[in-house]
Amino acid sequence: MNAKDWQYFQKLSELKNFSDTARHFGVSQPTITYSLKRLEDEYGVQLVERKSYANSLRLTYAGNQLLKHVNRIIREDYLAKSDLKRLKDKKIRIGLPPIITNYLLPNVFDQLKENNFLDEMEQVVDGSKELLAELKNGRLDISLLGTTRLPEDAELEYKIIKVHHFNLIASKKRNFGDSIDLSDLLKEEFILTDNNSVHRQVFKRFTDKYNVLPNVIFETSDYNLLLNLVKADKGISFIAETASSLEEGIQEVKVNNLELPPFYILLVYRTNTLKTPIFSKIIDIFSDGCKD
Amino acid sequence: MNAKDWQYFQKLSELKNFSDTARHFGVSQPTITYSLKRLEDEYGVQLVERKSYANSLRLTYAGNQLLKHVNRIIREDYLAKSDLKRLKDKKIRIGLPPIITNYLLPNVFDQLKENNFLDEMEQVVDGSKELLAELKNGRLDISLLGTTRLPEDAELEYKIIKVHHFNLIASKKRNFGDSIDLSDLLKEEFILTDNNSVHRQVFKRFTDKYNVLPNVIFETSDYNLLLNLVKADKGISFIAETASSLEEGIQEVKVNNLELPPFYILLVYRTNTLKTPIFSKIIDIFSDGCKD
DNA sequence: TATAATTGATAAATAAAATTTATAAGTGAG
DNA sequence: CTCACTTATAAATTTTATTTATCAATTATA
Repeated sequence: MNAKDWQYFQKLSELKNFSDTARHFGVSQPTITYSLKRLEDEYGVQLVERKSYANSLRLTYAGNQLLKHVNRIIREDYLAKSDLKRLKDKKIRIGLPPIITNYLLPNVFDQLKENNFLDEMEQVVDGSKELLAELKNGRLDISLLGTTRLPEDAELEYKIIKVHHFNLIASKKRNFGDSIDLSDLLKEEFILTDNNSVHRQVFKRFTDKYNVLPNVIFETSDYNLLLNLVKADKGISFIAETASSLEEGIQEVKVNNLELPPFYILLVYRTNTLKTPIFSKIIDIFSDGCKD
Repeated sequence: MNAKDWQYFQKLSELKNFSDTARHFGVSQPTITYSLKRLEDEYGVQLVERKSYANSLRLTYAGNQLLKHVNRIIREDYLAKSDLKRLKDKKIRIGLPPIITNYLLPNVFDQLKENNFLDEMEQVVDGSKELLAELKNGRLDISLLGTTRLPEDAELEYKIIKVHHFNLIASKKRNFGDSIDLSDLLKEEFILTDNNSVHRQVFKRFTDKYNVLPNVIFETSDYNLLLNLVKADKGISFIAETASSLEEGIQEVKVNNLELPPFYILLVYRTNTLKTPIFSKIIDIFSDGCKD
């Protein structure tokens, strides 16, 4: 049996039409008919209901069951191809969320350079959520990630690089004393990251939990702009210490009785990804270089 | 490319010998050589290192990476075949751990009979651990399961049928008063299930937690024997209420300040298993029939 | 309602791919 | 050095996949 038969079957299930499927692959229509027949022989069961000659083709239960497995098989083969392609090119595609990267990269830069890894790493800069999706789809080999929840996914492994905390931050120009109450905090004007970021989601969970409604006057996806606005005392903000710890002109605002989740900085990769020496070395460099 | 090439490659990786691999599949030796060449073409990368002509064949990094994906592909195809086979035979292979089955089956027997499901269910009686392994390997469609921890596995889904508790049990002939202290309990002689059972594992965790060493005088895998021995006051035991609640002549022994985990009775099945009407109906029968 | 257009199935022919046979050439043990 | 064993290759053969041509069933539409 040919591996193509699975591809044909998957497309046929989608298009529900033999001729269109044939056209899609640039083959003749009987090819699809015979291919399906091969599959039905191979699995010993009818996969498609031919009620009427034209129109409205339907998968049998067995066909639907097979489709689920076929989807996985095709996905796995696709992952194999993209993994091998990058292995061949000696490229490691690494996902880099901006805030975390700015924080970590100075610590590991020399090490990466010494090992000649700088050319071998193909960088993809995006948000943590997007990077995680790219990683699962096989378009990344490994990714840095900032998250409050450790991945629970049998397909993924991770290494905790650092555990940070979320902070409320304000300009150094301000004076809040040792700490303030939540009610005082709510009198302030907030400048926040936009809705997609982890920071914002944690902020939302925290406002929900304490049932408060802060005054958000500005949102941005550019966290440097955010920090500069806070420095200039245009408002206060909420962000992981990852972003703010290296900055001058910013202070942490301590709020009484405020509980926030930890912010994990991880390296994430697929379980199935082969740990070549280069791959392992990169993981080592990040985890060693970022120890306290 | 032929699906067989993956099989050949998997076996070649295992046997590390072209001729033996050929013999294993009953084909000629060049078949394996050409098959490998096809794979190397398909994926555009060398998979096997031919250091010397005879002996000691080694996979390249790319070969190792491919092998991981190939293992999944072959497993998935195997799952497809066994799923479809049972769909065709209209058989649902269901795993039944004895204790749970004895407890539940009377409640659902009539319903199963009315729907003519009794013949369609192929029963596999074994311990919860073994059944879970069989389920993952595709040799079962669905299984009843007794466990203290809910499965965390993306490949599996489950439905909680009932939540039971673990009890210390003794013969009705004995009189313990309202409740007793742990120290008094330890003076007793224990008759327990053998090491493989959930009950025994929970018992072990509980003795570890409270750092005590009970006097176990007899072990058995036959829980009816165990209950009969307890009835006859040959010793006391530890088991989920599932086993003992229907029995006469047995009492629960309440121990002060003793915390035990819940005992979940689940129906577990693979995420990829198609939920045919029969399949869904069986799940419904079990969950409806076992409501309090 | 007749007719044209479209659909999927089938047979036979053809093309493509997998496999075998036969053989060569490299390697290691004795 | 020779023998036994390995993998690679070329050519022949077998098997499998695909195409072409065509038919019968079904829809669309005029």
